[in-house]
Amino acid sequence: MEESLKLKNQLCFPLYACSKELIKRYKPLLDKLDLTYTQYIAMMVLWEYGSINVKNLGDMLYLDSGTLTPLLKKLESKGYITRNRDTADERNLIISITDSGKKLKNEAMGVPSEISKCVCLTKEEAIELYRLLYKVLGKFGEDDV
Amino acid sequence: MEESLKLKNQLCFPLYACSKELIKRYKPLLDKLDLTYTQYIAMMVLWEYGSINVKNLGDMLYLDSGTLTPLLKKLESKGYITRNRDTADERNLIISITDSGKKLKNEAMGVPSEISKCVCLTKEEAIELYRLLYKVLGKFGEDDV
DNA sequence: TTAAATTAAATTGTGTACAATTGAATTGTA
DNA sequence: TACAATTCAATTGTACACAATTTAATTTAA
Repeated sequence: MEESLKLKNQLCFPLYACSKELIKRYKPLLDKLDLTYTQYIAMMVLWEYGSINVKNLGDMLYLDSGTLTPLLKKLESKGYITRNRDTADERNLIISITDSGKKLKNEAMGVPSEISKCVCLTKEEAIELYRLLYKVLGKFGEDDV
Repeated sequence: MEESLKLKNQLCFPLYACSKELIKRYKPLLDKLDLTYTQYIAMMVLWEYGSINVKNLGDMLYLDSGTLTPLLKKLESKGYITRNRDTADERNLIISITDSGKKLKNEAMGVPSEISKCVCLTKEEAIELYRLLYKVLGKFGEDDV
C-alpha cells in the first residue's frame, strides 16, 4: 500500500495530538484558577505586559477576534481584565489587567513546573523540540496566509 | 520579572500554535475534497484499514465519541463511510469505507507532499521533531488521564 | 478634501473538542 | 444465574477556532 497517506507517516498528526494531550494535563491545574487553557495563555501575556490591544494579543497568540472577543468578555466578567477603546484610535480595544488579575498570577506560579513533570524529555530534548517548533512557526510568520 | 510564566518560556504554546497553523495550511487542499482536517485524519485510518469501530478509531486519533459521533455522521452523509452496529456486540459501531470514500483517496494523494513544502525543516530535523513528539505522546499513553 | 481603501473588533455560522452523563449491551462474579 | 460492574456510543453543555462578513474608525490618494 502507498505509504504517504498513512497516519503514522504524517508530521502534523503527532503535533495535533501532542498539543491536545498536553493541554488536557493543564485542565486540573487551571480548573483551580477558573481558567481554560486559552484564557490562561491570554492571562500570561497580560501578566507580562499589563495591557495590550486585541490585534497585538491575537498576533502573539495566533488567534483572531472571533475567538478573542468572547474569551475576553468572559475574562472581563470574571474581573481579571478590563476592555476599553483606545481614545487615540477608537478602532482599537485595549485590554488591561486588574488587581484581581494580577493576584491570580501568584496562584498560577506552580503551573509550569507541574506541567514539565508530564513531559518525559531530557532537558536537551525539550530545548530541541522548542527550537524545531519555533523554526516551523517562524516560517509561517513570513508567509501571508 | 519571574520568567516561568512568560509565554515564550512555555513548551505547550508553540506546540499548540504550530499545530493550528499547520492545520490551516491543509484547508485550501482539503476544501477541494470537501473534508475538514479532523475528517481527513479519520479518512486516513479508513483508507488504510477499510473498517474500524468508533472506540478503536478514537484511540488512534485521540478523540472521543463526543467528537467522533457528529463527525462520522457527516462523513456518512457525504457518502464516504457507512455506520453499522456490530452484530456480535451491539455496543460497537463499525465504520466502513464506501467505494466513493476509496475514490477520494486518489484525490488526496497529493496532499502530504504539498504540506511538506510548508515545513521548512531539513529531513533530519523533521525526523527528530517526529521522534520527540511521539516520545511525549507515548508517555501520555501510559498514564491514565 | 472627500471618496476609496484600509484597519480593527464584533458578529455569524460551521465544526470541532471534551467533560460529564445517559442508556443499552455485555461481562464478571457471588 | 441474577445482578453489579464495565464498556461503548450517543447526548448535553461549554468553550474554543476560524472563515467570511459587517460596521465603525482612520488613512490614503485622487
